[in-house]
Formats: sequence, C-alpha cells, structure tokens
Amino acid sequence: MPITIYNTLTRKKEEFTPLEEGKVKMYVCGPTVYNYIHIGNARPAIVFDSVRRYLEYKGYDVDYVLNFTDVDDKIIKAAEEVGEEVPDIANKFIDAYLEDVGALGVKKATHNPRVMDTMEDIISFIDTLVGKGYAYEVDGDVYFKPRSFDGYGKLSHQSIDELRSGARIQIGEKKADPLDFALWKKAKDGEISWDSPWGEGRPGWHIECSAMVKKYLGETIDIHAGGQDLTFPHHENEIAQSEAMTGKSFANYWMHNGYINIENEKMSKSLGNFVLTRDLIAQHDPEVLRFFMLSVHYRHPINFTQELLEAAKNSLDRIRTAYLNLEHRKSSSMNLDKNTNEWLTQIEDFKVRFEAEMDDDFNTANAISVLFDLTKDANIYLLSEQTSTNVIEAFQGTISALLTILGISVQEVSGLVDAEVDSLIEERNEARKTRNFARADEIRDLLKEKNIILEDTAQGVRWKRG
RNA sequence: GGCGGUAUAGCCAAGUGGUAAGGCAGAGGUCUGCAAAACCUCUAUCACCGGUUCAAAUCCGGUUACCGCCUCCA
Repeated sequence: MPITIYNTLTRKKEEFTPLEEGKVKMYVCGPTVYNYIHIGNARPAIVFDSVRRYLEYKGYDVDYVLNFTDVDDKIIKAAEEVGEEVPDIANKFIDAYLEDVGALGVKKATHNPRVMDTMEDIISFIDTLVGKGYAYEVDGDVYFKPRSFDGYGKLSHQSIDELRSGARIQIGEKKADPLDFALWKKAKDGEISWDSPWGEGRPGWHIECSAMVKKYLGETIDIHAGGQDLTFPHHENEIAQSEAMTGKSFANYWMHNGYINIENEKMSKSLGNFVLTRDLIAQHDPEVLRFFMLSVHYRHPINFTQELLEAAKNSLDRIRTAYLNLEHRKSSSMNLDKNTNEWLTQIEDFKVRFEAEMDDDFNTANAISVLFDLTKDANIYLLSEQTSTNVIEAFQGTISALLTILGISVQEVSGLVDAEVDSLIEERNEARKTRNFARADEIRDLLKEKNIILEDTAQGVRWKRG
C-alpha cells in the first residue's frame, strides 16, 4: 500500500512518491529559541517525529532536518532582559528544547542547523536573489519582492492582490511595496550582527529555512512541515525565495499540523494559560502527553485539559497492562500447536490494519484504535487455559513494535523486586494457602503503599507498579 | 473583506454515499476468599433547514455557532 499525504499545496491527499527511491528528504521548521517550549511547540515535534518513524518503519532512509532560529528579535529582547548574550540564550534554550522533546520520545534529527552557523549560505542566497532581480537593497536592508515571483500565494491559496490589503509597512521599514518582506535587516546600535555586502546586519526570518534546506537537503525536497500558522507568510515566502533562486520546485509535499487550545481557549500570554512542556512532563509521564497528541488527527485542532490528559493515561495503561499481563503469562506458557497459527495470522492482520491507517495520511487516531483491538484480542487470548509461548510473544512483539512507531514504549518493568518485598509476597502466598485472608489483605495493602499492586491469577500472583 | 477549519454519545475521537470504529467515565453481569486485571452486556435519528439519491454524518444549496490565517505565534 502506498502512503498518502494531505498536501497543503494541492489541498488533496496525494500518493507519496519520493524524489529518490527509498529516501526521504524532510524539513521541519523548528523553534525560535528564546524560551522553554510550550505544548503547542511540542505538537509538531511529536507529530512529525511519528511521520518520520513510520517512513523509517516502511523502509525509507529519512534525512530529517530541523532548524533552530537562534538569531531573532525575540531572542535579542530576551537577552536584553536578563543581560546575557544572544548566543548564550540560544544555547540554553536549544539544550532545553532537545531535553524536552527527547523526553517526549522524539528522535534526534539528522541535522539541526542554526542560523548563526549558516550565515555564509544565507548571505550568498540573498546575494543571488538580488542579482536575479527578485530582491533589492535599501539603506542596509534587503527586501524580497513577492510580485516578482509568479507563483506567490500558491501555498496559502491567496491571490497576491487580496494579500495586499492585509500587508502593512511598519515604522522604520523602507519597503517599496507593503508585500515585500525582509531578507536582511540592518543592525541597530549594539545589536548582534554580521558583515554582509549590504553592511552589518542579520537575516530576516524566512530566508534561513530556504538556505538551510538548500544546504542540507538540496534544491528540491520531499516533505516540508510545520505548524498551520506557518503556511502564511513563512512557508509561502520560503517557496518564493527558493523557487526564485533555483527555478525548481521547492518541496513536493507540504504538511501542517493543527493548533492546540487550552481549556478551549487559544494559548496566549494575555490569558496567562501557557503550558510549558517542561512543567507538564515533570508531573506526568511524557509518553502520556505524546499518546494524547497522537490520539487526535494531526491536522485537527486539539484541546488540552488535565482531565483529558488523565483520560489519555488511563487509555494507554490499558495497552501497557495487557503487555505486562502477557509477560506474566509467559512463564506458564509452552509451545502448543493448537490454534497457534490462527492466532498468529490474526495478529499479523492487526499489523496490516495499523499500516493501512498510517498509510492514510498518518491517521494515528485510527492506528491507535487498531492497537486497542489488538489489546482486546490479547486479553481474550489470556483467558485461554493454556497458552502458547510463540503466540504470547507475537502479541507482545506486535504491541511493542506498533507502539514504537508512535514513539511510545511498553514500559517493561524489571521482574525483580527487592528482597523484602519478595518475602512479603511469599508470606502472603502462604497466608492465602492457609486461608488467613486477613494477613493476606494486610500484606496487599502494605505493598500498595509502596506502589506495588498485587493481582491474583490462575497462574499465580502478578504484580505491577501503580 | 479574502482564504481556511471545526460542529458526531456524559467526555475524547475516527469515519467523506450503503445504514454510526475505538478509548475514558458510568451501569449491570461473569470470574475472584475479597480485590485487581480481564471478559460479556448496555448508552447517538452525527448543529439546524432544504435538496439530490433506492440509499447521506458523508454530496449540493442555505442557516447558525465557535475558531484560525491574512501582524516573524507551532
């Protein structure tokens, strides 16, 4: 089955065909590193990481580039406020970003380019655009002229004349046309700056991505992704810059994830309802947050509340509990032939169904529902009086493999507990044999306080951490 | 004004022509010494109006509500 991707450019789901067989060039717009990331920033990180994981699962070699915007007004402002240098602020929040998304199960990108390290490429990119007549310099600033680029508006599906009404010229800007946007900004006094053919200054926001894509992935890439709000103007401008530069198609598939609301309201500073990823994962299992994000289709808006996160935890626990119960059953299983092949075939079917859902524009919500169906089947299998080791292992292997595509672990707990706990469990077993249930319950309560939950089964006592 | 999104059970959420997946929460039952886990059963005329069709949550027209982008906010 081919993978289909909803392409913002065409507003249709399209069959995915990479430029080069077996390889995917993918670029995701990363954060401006001036603060800890909020959960709205976490969404694209998680969503596109799962896209990447699935592509890799399907055998593609994915070159995954995620940039850091480390030179920008907001960073300069943040640096001024705390009296630190821009690079120090950037370094600090890049580290924090990597730590946060790492906890969320996001794989490391192939490359994490930074603006400061790409300066030469950016400057020469701008220089070429000026030379080709797509951009012009005014008093140390350089602007791009969207009107000089034919396809402007094709991503956001806006006609250039409609856009005009929204555009405006801010004080201090010297644009010839309100639509023009900055490629290079002249340095203000004391501001961090780089030397260029137009004097001291720094790059505009959009140009970095065009330059980085070209540098790390080439003139045309397969997938370009980011948050919905980046469609216009950021991605539209990237297309204009890059295609003006190369005369070639910039990206074949454009993917955009939907927004997150907090308690049904937009996250905003004025409402004071920013939820930092860092704070959240300090209190909750980060993978629960990831599971929560993936339980909604990536293009749809998602509403965040503590209650919904709690519900997501309970949902994920259902899958994880089944995995642990399978584990417990392993020791009392043997290699049986009866019905084994039927079960193995059935398990394989779930995998096929899961893939079909992921093939359909990465429908993780439906893929998760397949995981629940698989879980149910596993639970039903565990009702059998006799179980076969290879079926148990097939269930476990499949649950684990499919969760891994989503970037979530089964959270295997070690089968060992400390000696004291062990002897208590042993004592309780003896107590139960002699029908001393008062003592048995006492021990169960005692261990519960230690966050160890005992469950009696036909195959003996089973324990897990609460 | 331009472009776009969303409206499905108490809650979350799939589903774009063939009679409503899945999860959470809740109720009853089975199992259990009691629990837990699990299993079984139960809970929707899909925002509203009209149309097309043998058949619509799904297509068309209209209405309402909420939201996003058009301001370097993922």
